[in-house]
Parts: sequence; structure tokens; C-alpha cells
Amino acid sequence: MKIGYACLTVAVADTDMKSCIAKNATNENLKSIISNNLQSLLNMLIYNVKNDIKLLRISSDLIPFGSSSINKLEWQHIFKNEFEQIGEYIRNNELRVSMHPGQYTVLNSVNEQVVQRAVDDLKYHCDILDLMQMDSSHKIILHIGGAYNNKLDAIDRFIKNYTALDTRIKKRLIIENDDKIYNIREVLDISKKTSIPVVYDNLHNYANPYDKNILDKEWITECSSTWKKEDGNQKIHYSQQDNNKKTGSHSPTIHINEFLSFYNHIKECDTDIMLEVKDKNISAIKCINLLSKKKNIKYLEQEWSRYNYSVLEKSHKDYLDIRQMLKDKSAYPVKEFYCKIEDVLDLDESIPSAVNALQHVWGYFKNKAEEKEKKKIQKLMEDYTKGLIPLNKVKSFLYTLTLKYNDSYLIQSYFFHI
DNA sequence: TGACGTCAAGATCCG
DNA sequence: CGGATCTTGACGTCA
Repeated sequence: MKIGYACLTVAVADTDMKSCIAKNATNENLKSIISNNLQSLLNMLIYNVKNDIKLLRISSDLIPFGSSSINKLEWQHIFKNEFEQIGEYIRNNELRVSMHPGQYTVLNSVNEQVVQRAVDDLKYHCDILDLMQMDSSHKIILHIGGAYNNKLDAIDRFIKNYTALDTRIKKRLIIENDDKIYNIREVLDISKKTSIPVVYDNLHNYANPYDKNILDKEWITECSSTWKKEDGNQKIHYSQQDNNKKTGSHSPTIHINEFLSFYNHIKECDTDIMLEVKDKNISAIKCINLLSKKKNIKYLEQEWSRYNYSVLEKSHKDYLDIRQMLKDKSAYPVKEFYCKIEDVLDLDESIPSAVNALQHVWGYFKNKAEEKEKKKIQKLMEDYTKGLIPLNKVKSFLYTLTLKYNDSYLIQSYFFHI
């Protein structure tokens, strides 16, 4: 079983995807952006290997306007070697990658131009995986599309347009239930007619159920039979509801207890799990450590080095409690560790606690900072203490110092990002 | 015609 | 001038 995250990282250096707007899409500009993005992708994969993250969805933004005539660069040729190098790295490390055109790639549209653009977009996504020389277990996931007041016709159109696709695309394509239009029953029915593997998305099923009484596990089991040997291991999407937002909105982080009960419910299915969550790699590591057979406290210590200042920001007492929790080097209190962190991060802001954490972080710079930086942080801290400015003003200045002085400990800290 | 979702780029404002 | 903050872009469907 592999667990992964989608498209981008939080608190990982040199993994940013750059882009541009149409009017700036000159060959020169595109070349520099693509070069950056391929290097970022490789850095992301290297980070994933270091952190035991075996699954990644590659951002569709890898090549700006990749499926549009706006982009006239022959990027497939220019960056052939880079793609091959990335593919080799993926295979050598037994990673699995995927791509996912967004809601705006609509294969079953009533508008032929929209369909043509969707086909072009699928080609573009397929080109990337083909250039990396990835086998057909590395998938492209697609939504069914719109309903157009006539779902039966719309489904027929999907099947017809799917059937007309190149074989190289068809063997990568997989479909998922969405949160508004096509529920899992309908997607499975489409699969019956087309043999397309089905990805079950638990939150979409919650938002757009076929039958509320049918359990996740039952759907996942039914989906498993749509996956053939050459498709690789069955995949699902997993996310949790953000209770402060509308139904179907992804939670900021994966809550460990809720994940664990889901996992225990479906673990015999042994699927790969793509997490869809705001804090990306952070939740992936959390879930991986939770289920890891390695059970070595060094992994929790490493996580602690990333979370510690966020905890200190909320509560000095809880900071000490967690340090105590990690004292026994033969133990692996993974559940208690993450539950405690989730609880602490949920606490209300406390100005004295936050100031304490800010001063700790400032400690990394106070000897090398310039005079004007010393003055600025002093002013920011005073203003924050008086309640004149919000906390993130101070944190964002400390983050610019982190980047400027390139402090490797703070760069990997979650303090500036959660 | 705006909302939807998503992210970074671009534009603008501020000291 | 640099940095912070607000707005736009890019996509298609649906109310």
C-alpha cells in the first residue's frame, strides 16, 4: 500500500511550480519556467523518497499551457533528457505517479471544441508520463463531466469519446465519482461498459452519494474488480470534510483518529491512497508514520523538529509534555503524538505563548541579523504584544529571514505554514 | 453573469 | 524601492 499527496508540497525547499499568464508565454519564458518545474518535480520526488512517500500526483501545471496552442515550444524534445531522468528516478525508487486534469477538462461536453480541447489535454498529460517512460500503472484520472439535463446522453457521449481516444491514453485513463454530478454507482456502470478502472473518492461519495447506507468498504471492494493486472494496485482518493466549510471541502489536515478508523475499515482492500488535503505532504507523512511497520522513534523525533515551534506557539506546557512523550527511545507513541499535536494546534492563540515561540525562532538570527532587522523584529514583537498587528505579520518576517539566511532547520519547519 | 476551485502571477498599495 | 496585500487568470458548467 502506498500513500501520497497531490501536486505540491508545504515547507519543502525548491519544489515550487512556476507559471505565467497567456500574454507572457514567450518561448524564452516558457523554457525557463519548464526547466524550473522539472527540477522542482525531481526535488519533490527526492524529498518523497527521503520521507517514504511512494505516491505522488504530478501537477498539471508542470508545462504551462501544455495542451494549448499558446505554448509553441517543442518542450517534448527540448526536455527529453530531463523527463527520462525523472522517470528513471521514479522507477529506481519504486514510486508511483499519476496526473489529474481538473474539472475543466470535459470529455463529454456538448460542445465539440470543448471535447477537442479535452482530448488535447489528455494527450498532454499522457505525453508527460510517456516521456518519462512510465508503464500503464501510472495513471491519468478524469471526471466524467457535465450532465446537460440528460445524463443518459451525457454518459453515452463520454463512452463514445472515450472509445475514440488513442490506445496510449486509454490504457492510462481511470475515472472517479465526483461531488456533484456522477455518483459512484454511475461511474461503476460506465466502467462496466468501458472496462475503465474506477477510483473511489470517499468525500465525493459523502457529498454525492448513491446510497448513504452503503459503506466505503463495499464500494472499494466493487471498484477493485475494475482494476486489471496492468493497471497496478487499486487506488482510492481519501479526504476529510472541513467542518467550517461547505460539504465536500477538503480539511486543512488529515485527522489521525478519523483516518485510522477508515483505514481499519478498509485495510484488507490494500489500496493505494491518494490524500486530498490542504497540508499535502505533512498529512502524508503523518499517515505513513501511523501505519509504518518500522516503528522507530527517530521518525517521530524528525516530525517533532518540524512541529515543535507550532506547538510552542500555542502552549509551553504541551511542548514539554510532548518532549516527555518522546523520551523513551524504545517506544513508538505515534497515535498519542499526532493526536496531541492536533489538539494543541487547535487551541486559541495565546499572545504570551506565541511571543515565546517567536523569540525562540528569532534566536536563530539574532547574532547574524543586520541592525535594521533587529530593529524591525523588535518593533513587530512589541506591536504584536500590544495587539496592534496579527501574529502572521511577525511570522512572515521571520520566514523571510529564514530564506535569506537559508537556515536548514527552520526551512523544514512547519511553523511558517500551518 | 457570477459562483464554483485552485494556485501563483500580476497589479497595486504602502511606508 | 522592497515588501505586503489585493486582484486576476485559466478552465467549463450551471443557476
